[in-house]
Amino acid sequence: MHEDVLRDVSSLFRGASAACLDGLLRRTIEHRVAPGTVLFDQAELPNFQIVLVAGSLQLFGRSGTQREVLIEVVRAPDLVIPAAVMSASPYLLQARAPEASHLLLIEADAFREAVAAEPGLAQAVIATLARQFRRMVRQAKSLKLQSSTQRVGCYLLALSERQGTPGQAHLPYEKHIIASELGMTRESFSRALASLEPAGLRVEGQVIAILDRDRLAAVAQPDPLIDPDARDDGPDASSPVLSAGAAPLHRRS
Amino acid sequence: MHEDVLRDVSSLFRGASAACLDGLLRRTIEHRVAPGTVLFDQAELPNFQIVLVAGSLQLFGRSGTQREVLIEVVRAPDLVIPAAVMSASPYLLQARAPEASHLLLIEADAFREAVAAEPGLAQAVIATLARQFRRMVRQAKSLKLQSSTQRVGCYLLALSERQGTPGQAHLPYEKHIIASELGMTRESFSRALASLEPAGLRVEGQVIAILDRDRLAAVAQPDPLIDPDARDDGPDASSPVLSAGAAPLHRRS
DNA sequence: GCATCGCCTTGATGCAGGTCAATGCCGCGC
DNA sequence: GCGCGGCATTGACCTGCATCAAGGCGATGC
Repeated sequence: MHEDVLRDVSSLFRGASAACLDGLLRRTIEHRVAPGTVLFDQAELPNFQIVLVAGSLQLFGRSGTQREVLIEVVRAPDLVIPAAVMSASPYLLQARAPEASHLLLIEADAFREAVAAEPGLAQAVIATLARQFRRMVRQAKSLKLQSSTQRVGCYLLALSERQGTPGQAHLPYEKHIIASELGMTRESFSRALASLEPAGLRVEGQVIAILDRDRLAAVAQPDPLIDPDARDDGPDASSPVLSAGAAPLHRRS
Repeated sequence: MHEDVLRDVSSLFRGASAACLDGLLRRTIEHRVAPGTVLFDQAELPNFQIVLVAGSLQLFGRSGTQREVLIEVVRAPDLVIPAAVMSASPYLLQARAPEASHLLLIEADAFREAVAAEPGLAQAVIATLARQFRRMVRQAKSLKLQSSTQRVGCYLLALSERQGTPGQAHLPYEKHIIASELGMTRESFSRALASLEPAGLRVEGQVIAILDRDRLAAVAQPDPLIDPDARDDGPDASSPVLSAGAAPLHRRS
């Protein structure tokens, strides 16, 4: 696996020395999972630091045997909840792969030791934790400050931007999952979409056409301090913490 | 300030070397603030890593000029949003001191450099970031999975536990602030309290008497993976990440 | 004492969004 | 073709919570 996988995750580990990474890789299991695979459940203690190399993971929160809501989505390349691994605390979420994904499993103890031993790796973990924390803060603000319809509108705006298609947004999952991510029911999500049609929206299955971006923005009132920002969203955003004294591991040829 | 202040925050920095800390302290401003002081506003870039030595800070999220909601409370000793400082990104929240508080202001650049240079300090930052991240995850789960009344009940249960008074909970702030922290209006909070009286609750101003803890728990359905856990809540919780190869900085003379 | 101001509570009302149920659509297997 | 199962939509209904408005209570000042 070595060369190509390392390149894929180099943005995560660019602060770590090659020697350290080699040592870590020896205690690493490469893993490919099919759609629907559950990586771990709520309340379990982390056995591995999972590194998402390709694909994505959905993180669900569950209440009793009742409902189950999407709290967060992890997109490659990223670390999967380093907060649980580093604090050796039970997972608060369940992780499921919505698509075929490619993972590295690093023994939790080995990972913690490597982070303690290798300052560059610690920097990378800090950057990841900080980014993920800020995403959660944005979500909390969104849930407390925006209406359902606003959240839907902002979600679509952000989605189309992330997908590089200003005129449309392709919903990445079933609508009921997106609804739970946005803190509402599928029915409310459906109605919110319908209510946004006057604002220049057309629903065509999983594809939402955005006919008038400005009008949608006027209704949804996106806020740069709430709704996703490129800076916080991708691990490849240029982040000062990574450049501080860290030599790049790989050139992206 | 040196000796006593360092003792107060030793749990945060116990991984850092004395030499490093001394260097950092030279670029540190000690600061005492009166109730109501705003430490920083949303959208500002962090100039300092603020260390909360004594007291507490409320972190508010604001939407336009409209509403303002409490997202998080930081209690001493703790770092104030290291996620913003480490990623050198704009604050997503405003910080206000509800009580007289005691702070250290460490220049942001100096702090980032110290974290990069000092593995023990990096470990401490990781532990703090991980704890704060998990708190936000709990909050998101709470907002999406629990009803208003449940959140109020669980809040009171956790509060009384944290205060060491199983029979009562003393509300730390004005009720409208707690309401916004729980994601509801003051009126709804008031009514939620009233609706819990049949479950053995008595409201006496800022003090809420819990006459029947079991009955309250039956109604509020607290979940250990949602509602505050001692482990994630205090920075003094024994956390593996801190003990990994870290020499204690100060003897507690 | 009284007036005032914050904060809280209570009530009346309305709406957003949840719940329940029926229907539609689509893909899949037979 | 048909039936079936999963998902989405739509409608009817209801409820939880927000909103608006009034009043109470306590602290403070004069």
